[in-house]
Amino acid sequence: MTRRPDSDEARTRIVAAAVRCLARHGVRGLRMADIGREAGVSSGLLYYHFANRDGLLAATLAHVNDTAAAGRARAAGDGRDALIDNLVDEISDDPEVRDHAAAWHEINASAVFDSALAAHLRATTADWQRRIADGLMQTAGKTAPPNRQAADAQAAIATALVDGLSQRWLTGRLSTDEARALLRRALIRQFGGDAAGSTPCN
Amino acid sequence: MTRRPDSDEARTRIVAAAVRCLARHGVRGLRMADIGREAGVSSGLLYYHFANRDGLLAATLAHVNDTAAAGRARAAGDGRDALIDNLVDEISDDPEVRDHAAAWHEINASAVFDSALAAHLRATTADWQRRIADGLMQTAGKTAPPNRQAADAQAAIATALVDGLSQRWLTGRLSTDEARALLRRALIRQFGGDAAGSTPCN
DNA sequence: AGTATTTGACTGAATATTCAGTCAGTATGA
DNA sequence: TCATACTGACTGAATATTCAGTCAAATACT
Repeated sequence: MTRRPDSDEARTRIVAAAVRCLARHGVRGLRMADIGREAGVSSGLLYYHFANRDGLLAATLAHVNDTAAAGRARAAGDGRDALIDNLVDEISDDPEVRDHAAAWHEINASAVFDSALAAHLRATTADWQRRIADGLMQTAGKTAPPNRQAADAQAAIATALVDGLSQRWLTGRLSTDEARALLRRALIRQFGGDAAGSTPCN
Repeated sequence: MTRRPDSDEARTRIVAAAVRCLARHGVRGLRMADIGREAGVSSGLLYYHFANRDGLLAATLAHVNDTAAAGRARAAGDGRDALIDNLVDEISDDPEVRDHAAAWHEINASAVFDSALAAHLRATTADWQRRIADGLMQTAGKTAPPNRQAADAQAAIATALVDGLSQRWLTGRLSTDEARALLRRALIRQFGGDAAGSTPCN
Protein backbone atom coordinates (compact mmCIF):
# COMPACT_ATOMS: atom_id res chain seq x y z
CA MET A 1 0.00 0.00 0.00
CA THR A 2 2.80 2.39 -0.79
CA ARG A 3 1.78 5.88 -1.83
CA ARG A 4 3.73 5.60 -5.02
CA PRO A 5 1.39 5.52 -7.97
CA ASP A 6 0.91 1.92 -8.77
CA SER A 7 1.50 0.82 -12.28
CA ASP A 8 -0.80 -2.16 -12.06
CA GLU A 9 -3.63 -0.15 -10.66
CA ALA A 10 -3.47 2.35 -13.49
CA ARG A 11 -3.28 -0.40 -16.05
CA THR A 12 -6.34 -1.99 -14.55
CA ARG A 13 -8.18 1.33 -14.52
CA ILE A 14 -7.33 1.85 -18.16
CA VAL A 15 -8.65 -1.51 -19.19
CA ALA A 16 -11.81 -0.99 -17.15
CA ALA A 17 -12.32 2.38 -18.82
CA ALA A 18 -11.74 0.80 -22.21
CA VAL A 19 -14.41 -1.79 -21.47
CA ARG A 20 -16.87 0.97 -20.67
CA CYS A 21 -15.98 2.85 -23.84
CA LEU A 22 -16.21 -0.35 -25.82
CA ALA A 23 -19.69 -1.07 -24.53
CA ARG A 24 -20.80 2.48 -25.29
CA HIS A 25 -19.25 3.05 -28.71
CA GLY A 26 -18.08 -0.26 -30.08
CA VAL A 27 -14.66 -1.15 -31.41
CA ARG A 28 -15.00 1.29 -34.26
CA GLY A 29 -15.90 4.13 -31.93
CA LEU A 30 -13.11 3.44 -29.49
CA ARG A 31 -10.85 6.53 -29.18
CA MET A 32 -7.61 6.54 -27.25
CA ALA A 33 -8.33 10.04 -25.96
CA ASP A 34 -11.74 8.94 -24.69
CA ILE A 35 -10.26 6.02 -22.85
CA GLY A 36 -7.70 8.26 -21.22
CA ARG A 37 -10.37 10.71 -20.16
CA GLU A 38 -12.61 7.94 -18.89
CA ALA A 39 -9.74 6.46 -16.89
CA GLY A 40 -8.72 9.87 -15.58
CA VAL A 41 -5.29 9.48 -17.10
CA SER A 42 -3.28 11.16 -19.82
CA SER A 43 -3.25 9.75 -23.31
CA GLY A 44 0.48 9.28 -23.01
CA LEU A 45 0.06 6.80 -20.21
CA LEU A 46 -1.93 4.54 -22.46
CA TYR A 47 1.23 4.11 -24.52
CA TYR A 48 3.33 3.59 -21.47
CA HIS A 49 1.24 0.55 -20.60
CA PHE A 50 0.30 -0.68 -24.04
CA ALA A 51 2.24 -0.78 -27.25
CA ASN A 52 -0.53 0.81 -29.28
CA ARG A 53 -4.26 0.89 -29.81
CA ASP A 54 -4.34 -2.72 -30.94
CA GLY A 55 -2.51 -3.83 -27.84
CA LEU A 56 -4.94 -2.05 -25.58
CA LEU A 57 -7.84 -3.42 -27.56
CA ALA A 58 -6.55 -6.94 -27.23
CA ALA A 59 -6.13 -6.54 -23.48
CA THR A 60 -9.61 -5.10 -23.23
CA LEU A 61 -11.19 -7.92 -25.16
CA ALA A 62 -9.29 -10.47 -23.12
CA HIS A 63 -10.56 -8.84 -19.97
CA VAL A 64 -14.18 -8.92 -21.10
CA ASN A 65 -13.69 -12.51 -22.04
CA ASP A 66 -12.30 -13.36 -18.61
CA THR A 67 -15.01 -11.42 -16.84
CA ALA A 68 -17.61 -13.32 -18.78
CA ALA A 69 -16.11 -16.62 -17.76
CA ALA A 70 -15.84 -15.56 -14.13
CA GLY A 71 -19.39 -14.23 -13.96
CA ARG A 72 -20.78 -17.41 -15.38
CA ALA A 73 -18.74 -19.53 -13.06
CA ARG A 74 -20.15 -17.89 -9.95
CA ALA A 75 -23.75 -18.29 -11.10
CA ALA A 76 -25.09 -20.92 -8.79
CA GLY A 77 -28.30 -22.83 -8.30
CA ASP A 78 -29.26 -26.40 -8.95
CA GLY A 79 -31.67 -27.90 -11.33
CA ARG A 80 -32.91 -27.09 -14.76
CA ASP A 81 -34.93 -24.10 -13.67
CA ALA A 82 -31.94 -22.44 -12.07
CA LEU A 83 -29.96 -23.15 -15.22
CA ILE A 84 -32.59 -21.45 -17.30
CA ASP A 85 -32.79 -18.53 -14.90
CA ASN A 86 -29.06 -18.00 -15.17
CA LEU A 87 -29.19 -17.95 -18.93
CA VAL A 88 -32.18 -15.65 -19.03
CA ASP A 89 -30.36 -13.27 -16.71
CA GLU A 90 -27.78 -12.64 -19.42
CA ILE A 91 -30.46 -10.27 -20.65
CA SER A 92 -31.35 -7.62 -18.12
CA ASP A 93 -31.91 -3.92 -17.65
CA ASP A 94 -29.04 -3.79 -15.20
CA PRO A 95 -26.58 -1.41 -16.93
CA GLU A 96 -23.68 -3.59 -16.00
CA VAL A 97 -25.26 -6.59 -17.64
CA ARG A 98 -26.12 -4.57 -20.71
CA ASP A 99 -22.60 -3.17 -21.01
CA HIS A 100 -21.20 -6.60 -20.63
CA ALA A 101 -23.48 -8.01 -23.29
CA ALA A 102 -22.58 -5.20 -25.66
CA ALA A 103 -18.88 -5.78 -25.10
CA TRP A 104 -19.32 -9.50 -25.56
CA HIS A 105 -21.04 -8.94 -28.86
CA GLU A 106 -18.31 -6.62 -30.00
CA ILE A 107 -15.82 -9.36 -29.32
CA ASN A 108 -17.88 -11.83 -31.26
CA ALA A 109 -18.09 -9.47 -34.19
CA SER A 110 -14.38 -8.69 -34.12
CA ALA A 111 -13.45 -12.32 -33.89
CA VAL A 112 -14.79 -12.92 -37.38
CA PHE A 113 -11.79 -10.95 -38.66
CA ASP A 114 -9.27 -11.75 -35.97
CA SER A 115 -8.14 -15.30 -35.52
CA ALA A 116 -6.27 -14.68 -32.27
CA LEU A 117 -9.42 -13.29 -30.76
CA ALA A 118 -11.38 -16.17 -32.20
CA ALA A 119 -9.12 -18.59 -30.35
CA HIS A 120 -9.78 -16.90 -27.01
CA LEU A 121 -13.45 -16.82 -27.75
CA ARG A 122 -13.45 -20.49 -28.58
CA ALA A 123 -12.03 -21.27 -25.17
CA THR A 124 -14.47 -19.09 -23.28
CA THR A 125 -17.44 -20.40 -25.18
CA ALA A 126 -16.34 -23.98 -24.66
CA ASP A 127 -16.13 -23.26 -20.96
CA TRP A 128 -19.55 -21.76 -20.83
CA GLN A 129 -21.06 -24.65 -22.73
CA ARG A 130 -19.32 -27.22 -20.60
CA ARG A 131 -20.74 -25.64 -17.50
CA ILE A 132 -24.24 -25.81 -18.91
CA ALA A 133 -23.84 -29.32 -20.18
CA ASP A 134 -22.66 -30.34 -16.70
CA GLY A 135 -25.76 -28.79 -15.23
CA LEU A 136 -27.94 -30.63 -17.68
CA MET A 137 -26.25 -33.93 -16.90
CA GLN A 138 -26.90 -33.49 -13.22
CA THR A 139 -30.58 -32.84 -13.70
CA ALA A 140 -31.18 -35.18 -16.56
CA GLY A 141 -31.25 -38.27 -14.42
CA LYS A 142 -34.68 -37.44 -13.16
CA THR A 143 -36.40 -37.41 -16.51
CA ALA A 144 -34.09 -39.13 -18.95
CA PRO A 145 -30.91 -41.17 -19.13
CA PRO A 146 -27.87 -38.89 -18.97
CA ASN A 147 -26.34 -38.60 -22.39
CA ARG A 148 -23.26 -36.46 -22.62
CA GLN A 149 -23.44 -35.91 -26.34
CA ALA A 150 -27.02 -34.74 -26.18
CA ALA A 151 -26.23 -32.45 -23.26
CA ASP A 152 -23.35 -30.89 -25.20
CA ALA A 153 -25.58 -30.27 -28.17
CA GLN A 154 -28.27 -28.74 -26.00
CA ALA A 155 -25.72 -26.52 -24.31
CA ALA A 156 -24.39 -25.33 -27.65
CA ILE A 157 -27.88 -24.51 -28.82
CA ALA A 158 -28.72 -22.77 -25.57
CA THR A 159 -25.72 -20.46 -25.67
CA ALA A 160 -26.29 -19.67 -29.33
CA LEU A 161 -29.85 -18.79 -28.44
CA VAL A 162 -28.72 -16.48 -25.69
CA ASP A 163 -26.37 -14.70 -28.07
CA GLY A 164 -28.88 -14.53 -30.89
CA LEU A 165 -31.67 -13.13 -28.77
CA SER A 166 -29.46 -10.79 -26.85
CA GLN A 167 -28.33 -9.27 -30.10
CA ARG A 168 -31.96 -8.68 -31.04
CA TRP A 169 -32.31 -7.01 -27.70
CA LEU A 170 -29.21 -4.85 -27.97
CA THR A 171 -30.28 -3.58 -31.36
CA GLY A 172 -33.73 -2.69 -30.07
CA ARG A 173 -35.56 -5.29 -32.07
CA LEU A 174 -36.80 -6.83 -28.85
CA SER A 175 -37.51 -5.22 -25.52
CA THR A 176 -35.86 -6.64 -22.45
CA ASP A 177 -39.04 -8.38 -21.42
CA GLU A 178 -39.76 -9.78 -24.85
CA ALA A 179 -36.24 -11.10 -25.19
CA ARG A 180 -36.31 -12.71 -21.77
CA ALA A 181 -39.71 -14.28 -22.37
CA LEU A 182 -38.70 -15.67 -25.75
CA LEU A 183 -35.45 -17.00 -24.40
CA ARG A 184 -37.16 -18.71 -21.50
CA ARG A 185 -39.75 -20.22 -23.77
CA ALA A 186 -37.13 -21.47 -26.21
CA LEU A 187 -34.92 -22.91 -23.51
CA ILE A 188 -37.80 -24.74 -21.88
CA ARG A 189 -38.57 -26.30 -25.19
CA GLN A 190 -34.92 -27.16 -25.91
CA PHE A 191 -34.22 -28.63 -22.53
CA GLY A 192 -37.74 -29.72 -22.23
CA GLY A 193 -39.30 -32.92 -21.14
CA ASP A 194 -39.53 -34.87 -24.36
CA ALA A 195 -37.13 -37.61 -23.46
CA ALA A 196 -34.33 -35.17 -24.03
CA GLY A 197 -31.38 -36.53 -25.89
CA SER A 198 -32.72 -39.96 -26.52
CA THR A 199 -33.52 -38.94 -30.08
CA PRO A 200 -30.27 -38.37 -31.92
CA CYS A 201 -31.46 -36.56 -35.01
CA ASN A 202 -28.61 -36.80 -37.42
CA MET B 1 -22.02 -3.31 -73.39
CA THR B 2 -22.31 0.30 -74.50
CA ARG B 3 -19.13 2.07 -73.64
CA ARG B 4 -20.27 5.12 -71.76
CA PRO B 5 -23.69 5.35 -70.15
CA ASP B 6 -22.52 2.91 -67.59
CA SER B 7 -23.74 4.73 -64.59
CA ASP B 8 -25.90 1.92 -63.33
CA GLU B 9 -23.36 -0.73 -64.02
CA ALA B 10 -20.65 1.12 -62.14
CA ARG B 11 -22.98 1.78 -59.24
CA THR B 12 -23.80 -1.89 -59.08
CA ARG B 13 -20.14 -2.84 -59.25
CA ILE B 14 -19.40 -0.46 -56.41
CA VAL B 15 -22.07 -1.93 -54.17
CA ALA B 16 -20.97 -5.45 -55.00
CA ALA B 17 -17.40 -4.50 -54.16
CA ALA B 18 -18.56 -2.95 -50.90
CA VAL B 19 -20.31 -6.17 -49.94
CA ARG B 20 -17.11 -8.09 -50.57
CA CYS B 21 -15.05 -5.63 -48.55
CA LEU B 22 -17.62 -5.69 -45.81
CA ALA B 23 -17.51 -9.46 -45.63
CA ARG B 24 -13.71 -9.50 -45.60
CA HIS B 25 -12.87 -6.66 -43.26
CA GLY B 26 -16.05 -5.69 -41.47
CA VAL B 27 -17.61 -2.27 -41.16
CA ARG B 28 -14.68 -1.14 -39.12
CA GLY B 29 -12.23 -2.16 -41.83
CA LEU B 30 -14.27 -0.66 -44.63
CA ARG B 31 -12.22 2.02 -46.43
CA MET B 32 -13.61 4.06 -49.26
CA ALA B 33 -10.31 3.70 -51.12
CA ASP B 34 -10.46 -0.08 -50.74
CA ILE B 35 -13.94 -0.23 -52.14
CA GLY B 36 -12.87 1.83 -55.12
CA ARG B 37 -9.89 -0.43 -55.73
CA GLU B 38 -12.01 -3.55 -55.35
CA ALA B 39 -14.54 -2.16 -57.81
CA GLY B 40 -11.80 -1.08 -60.22
CA VAL B 41 -12.91 2.49 -59.97
CA SER B 42 -11.52 5.76 -58.66
CA SER B 43 -12.32 6.90 -55.17
CA GLY B 44 -13.89 10.04 -56.56
CA LEU B 45 -16.51 8.04 -58.40
CA LEU B 46 -17.80 6.70 -55.15
CA TYR B 47 -18.87 10.22 -54.28
CA TYR B 48 -20.40 10.73 -57.67
CA HIS B 49 -22.76 7.85 -57.01
CA PHE B 50 -23.19 8.15 -53.27
CA ALA B 51 -23.45 11.15 -51.04
CA ASN B 52 -20.91 9.85 -48.55
CA ARG B 53 -19.67 6.80 -46.76
CA ASP B 54 -22.92 6.40 -44.86
CA GLY B 55 -24.88 6.55 -48.07
CA LEU B 56 -22.78 3.84 -49.63
CA LEU B 57 -23.01 1.80 -46.47
CA ALA B 58 -26.78 2.15 -46.46
CA ALA B 59 -26.97 1.08 -50.11
CA THR B 60 -24.72 -1.85 -49.31
CA LEU B 61 -26.88 -2.82 -46.39
CA ALA B 62 -30.00 -2.50 -48.51
CA HIS B 63 -28.41 -4.72 -51.11
CA VAL B 64 -27.51 -7.37 -48.58
CA ASN B 65 -31.04 -7.13 -47.25
CA ASP B 66 -32.58 -7.45 -50.69
CA THR B 67 -30.36 -10.34 -51.58
CA ALA B 68 -31.35 -12.02 -48.37
CA ALA B 69 -35.02 -11.37 -48.89
CA ALA B 70 -34.86 -12.49 -52.52
CA GLY B 71 -33.01 -15.65 -51.63
CA ARG B 72 -35.47 -16.44 -48.93
CA ALA B 73 -38.46 -15.67 -51.11
CA ARG B 74 -37.31 -17.90 -53.94
CA ALA B 75 -36.69 -20.75 -51.57
CA ALA B 76 -39.79 -22.67 -52.22
CA GLY B 77 -41.23 -25.84 -50.87
CA ASP B 78 -44.12 -26.36 -48.59
CA GLY B 79 -44.29 -27.72 -45.18
CA ARG B 80 -42.21 -27.57 -42.10
CA ASP B 81 -39.34 -29.59 -43.50
CA ALA B 82 -38.84 -27.19 -46.37
CA LEU B 83 -38.96 -24.32 -43.92
CA ILE B 84 -36.26 -25.91 -41.85
CA ASP B 85 -34.16 -26.70 -44.91
CA ASN B 86 -34.32 -23.06 -45.95
CA LEU B 87 -33.14 -21.89 -42.56
CA VAL B 88 -30.37 -24.45 -42.37
CA ASP B 89 -29.15 -23.32 -45.78
CA GLU B 90 -28.30 -19.95 -44.31
CA ILE B 91 -25.19 -21.79 -43.20
CA SER B 92 -23.24 -23.23 -46.11
CA ASP B 93 -19.78 -23.55 -47.58
CA ASP B 94 -20.89 -21.64 -50.66
CA PRO B 95 -18.65 -18.55 -50.56
CA GLU B 96 -21.51 -16.32 -51.52
CA VAL B 97 -23.58 -17.55 -48.61
CA ARG B 98 -20.65 -17.11 -46.28
CA ASP B 99 -19.94 -13.58 -47.45
CA HIS B 100 -23.57 -12.78 -47.09
CA ALA B 101 -23.67 -14.12 -43.55
CA ALA B 102 -20.54 -12.19 -42.62
CA ALA B 103 -21.98 -8.98 -44.02
CA TRP B 104 -25.24 -9.60 -42.22
CA HIS B 105 -23.44 -10.07 -38.95
CA GLU B 106 -21.42 -6.93 -39.40
CA ILE B 107 -24.59 -5.01 -39.93
CA ASN B 108 -26.04 -6.52 -36.80
CA ALA B 109 -22.99 -5.61 -34.79
CA SER B 110 -22.88 -2.06 -36.08
CA ALA B 111 -26.55 -1.54 -35.47
CA VAL B 112 -25.94 -1.70 -31.73
CA PHE B 113 -24.31 1.73 -32.01
CA ASP B 114 -26.16 3.13 -35.01
CA SER B 115 -29.86 3.74 -34.70
CA ALA B 116 -30.40 4.40 -38.41
CA LEU B 117 -28.90 1.05 -39.21
CA ALA B 118 -30.95 -0.50 -36.44
CA ALA B 119 -34.14 0.78 -38.06
CA HIS B 120 -33.29 -0.86 -41.38
CA LEU B 121 -32.40 -4.02 -39.61
CA ARG B 122 -35.65 -4.02 -37.69
CA ALA B 123 -37.62 -3.91 -40.95
CA THR B 124 -35.65 -6.67 -42.62
CA THR B 125 -35.80 -8.90 -39.62
CA ALA B 126 -39.53 -8.36 -39.28
CA ASP B 127 -39.91 -9.37 -42.91
CA TRP B 128 -37.91 -12.49 -42.46
CA GLN B 129 -39.82 -13.48 -39.36
CA ARG B 130 -43.16 -12.82 -40.98
CA ARG B 131 -42.28 -15.11 -43.82
CA ILE B 132 -41.41 -17.88 -41.43
CA ALA B 133 -44.43 -17.33 -39.26
CA ASP B 134 -46.59 -17.51 -42.39
CA GLY B 135 -44.99 -20.78 -43.31
CA LEU B 136 -45.63 -22.12 -39.84
CA MET B 137 -49.25 -21.08 -39.93
CA GLN B 138 -49.76 -22.91 -43.19
CA THR B 139 -48.37 -26.15 -41.87
CA ALA B 140 -49.67 -25.90 -38.36
CA GLY B 141 -53.19 -26.92 -39.23
CA LYS B 142 -52.16 -30.51 -39.52
CA THR B 143 -50.87 -30.96 -36.02
CA ALA B 144 -52.10 -28.04 -33.96
CA PRO B 145 -54.58 -25.21 -34.03
CA PRO B 146 -53.11 -22.24 -35.92
CA ASN B 147 -52.08 -19.62 -33.44
CA ARG B 148 -50.53 -16.52 -34.87
CA GLN B 149 -48.93 -15.41 -31.67
CA ALA B 150 -47.22 -18.72 -31.13
CA ALA B 151 -46.06 -18.77 -34.73
CA ASP B 152 -44.56 -15.31 -34.35
CA ALA B 153 -42.71 -16.35 -31.24
CA GLN B 154 -41.40 -19.48 -32.90
CA ALA B 155 -40.26 -17.47 -35.89
CA ALA B 156 -38.42 -14.99 -33.69
CA ILE B 157 -36.69 -17.79 -31.88
CA ALA B 158 -35.82 -19.54 -35.12
CA THR B 159 -34.18 -16.52 -36.69
CA ALA B 160 -32.29 -15.72 -33.52
CA LEU B 161 -31.08 -19.29 -33.52
CA VAL B 162 -29.90 -19.00 -37.09
CA ASP B 163 -27.99 -15.84 -36.25
CA GLY B 164 -26.54 -17.22 -33.06
CA LEU B 165 -25.32 -20.44 -34.62
CA SER B 166 -24.09 -18.79 -37.76
CA GLN B 167 -21.97 -16.49 -35.65
CA ARG B 168 -20.44 -19.53 -33.98
CA TRP B 169 -19.74 -20.83 -37.43
CA LEU B 170 -18.25 -17.60 -38.79
CA THR B 171 -15.87 -17.38 -35.85
CA GLY B 172 -14.76 -20.96 -36.32
CA ARG B 173 -16.28 -22.25 -33.14
CA LEU B 174 -18.40 -24.64 -35.17
CA SER B 175 -17.71 -26.27 -38.50
CA THR B 176 -20.25 -25.90 -41.26
CA ASP B 177 -21.55 -29.39 -40.70
CA GLU B 178 -21.74 -29.04 -36.94
CA ALA B 179 -23.58 -25.76 -37.20
CA ARG B 180 -26.05 -27.12 -39.70
CA ALA B 181 -26.70 -30.25 -37.66
CA LEU B 182 -27.23 -28.29 -34.46
CA LEU B 183 -29.49 -25.82 -36.17
CA ARG B 184 -31.60 -28.55 -37.72
CA ARG B 185 -31.87 -30.33 -34.43
CA ALA B 186 -32.85 -27.16 -32.59
CA LEU B 187 -35.41 -26.14 -35.17
CA ILE B 188 -37.02 -29.53 -35.19
CA ARG B 189 -37.39 -29.34 -31.47
CA GLN B 190 -38.59 -25.77 -31.62
CA PHE B 191 -41.15 -26.23 -34.36
CA GLY B 192 -41.83 -29.78 -33.45
CA GLY B 193 -44.53 -28.77 -31.13
CA ASP B 194 -44.42 -30.66 -27.93
CA ALA B 195 -46.67 -32.94 -29.93
CA ALA B 196 -43.33 -34.55 -30.41
CA GLY B 197 -44.45 -37.60 -32.30
CA SER B 198 -44.46 -35.73 -35.57
CA THR B 199 -40.71 -35.24 -35.47
CA PRO B 200 -39.14 -36.78 -38.54
CA CYS B 201 -35.45 -36.71 -37.95
CA ASN B 202 -33.88 -36.31 -41.33
C1' DA C 1 19.89 10.50 10.76
C1' DG C 2 20.13 13.42 6.39
C1' DT C 3 21.15 14.06 1.59
C1' DA C 4 22.28 12.76 -3.14
C1' DT C 5 21.03 9.77 -6.96
C1' DT C 6 18.12 6.88 -9.52
C1' DT C 7 13.92 5.01 -11.03
C1' DG C 8 9.70 4.81 -13.30
C1' DA C 9 4.88 6.27 -13.51
C1' DC C 10 2.95 9.93 -15.53
C1' DT C 11 1.81 14.37 -18.35
C1' DG C 12 0.40 17.00 -22.42
C1' DA C 13 1.89 19.57 -26.24
C1' DA C 14 3.98 18.46 -30.65
C1' DT C 15 4.03 15.51 -34.52
C1' DA C 16 2.64 11.79 -37.66
C1' DT C 17 -0.88 9.29 -39.84
C1' DT C 18 -5.14 8.08 -41.65
C1' DC C 19 -9.08 8.66 -44.39
C1' DA C 20 -13.53 10.69 -45.75
C1' DG C 21 -14.54 13.96 -48.80
C1' DT C 22 -13.41 17.66 -52.71
C1' DC C 23 -12.27 19.57 -57.01
C1' DA C 24 -10.19 20.80 -61.26
C1' DG C 25 -9.82 18.58 -65.17
C1' DT C 26 -10.35 14.60 -68.89
C1' DA C 27 -12.84 11.40 -71.84
C1' DT C 28 -16.97 9.82 -74.06
C1' DG C 29 -21.28 9.60 -76.25
C1' DA C 30 -25.45 12.15 -77.90
C1' DT D 1 -21.21 21.55 -77.96
C1' DC D 2 -23.28 19.92 -73.89
C1' DA D 3 -24.09 16.69 -70.29
C1' DT D 4 -22.63 12.72 -68.05
C1' DA D 5 -19.26 9.54 -66.22
C1' DC D 6 -15.18 9.41 -64.50
C1' DT D 7 -10.13 10.26 -62.55
C1' DG D 8 -6.74 10.83 -58.90
C1' DA D 9 -4.03 14.21 -56.59
C1' DC D 10 -5.15 16.90 -52.90
C1' DT D 11 -7.13 18.89 -48.32
C1' DG D 12 -8.26 19.12 -43.60
C1' DA D 13 -10.09 17.41 -39.54
C1' DA D 14 -9.93 13.66 -36.55
C1' DT D 15 -6.86 10.43 -34.36
C1' DA D 16 -2.99 7.85 -33.11
C1' DT D 17 1.58 8.12 -31.46
C1' DT D 18 5.79 10.21 -29.62
C1' DC D 19 8.86 12.40 -26.46
C1' DA D 20 11.01 15.85 -23.51
C1' DG D 21 10.19 16.86 -19.14
C1' DT D 22 8.02 16.57 -14.06
C1' DC D 23 7.59 14.57 -9.70
C1' DA D 24 7.19 11.44 -5.91
C1' DA D 25 8.98 7.45 -4.07
C1' DA D 26 12.83 4.20 -3.59
C1' DT D 27 17.53 3.45 -2.88
C1' DA D 28 22.46 4.39 -1.98
C1' DC D 29 25.76 6.95 0.27
C1' DT D 30 27.84 9.75 4.26
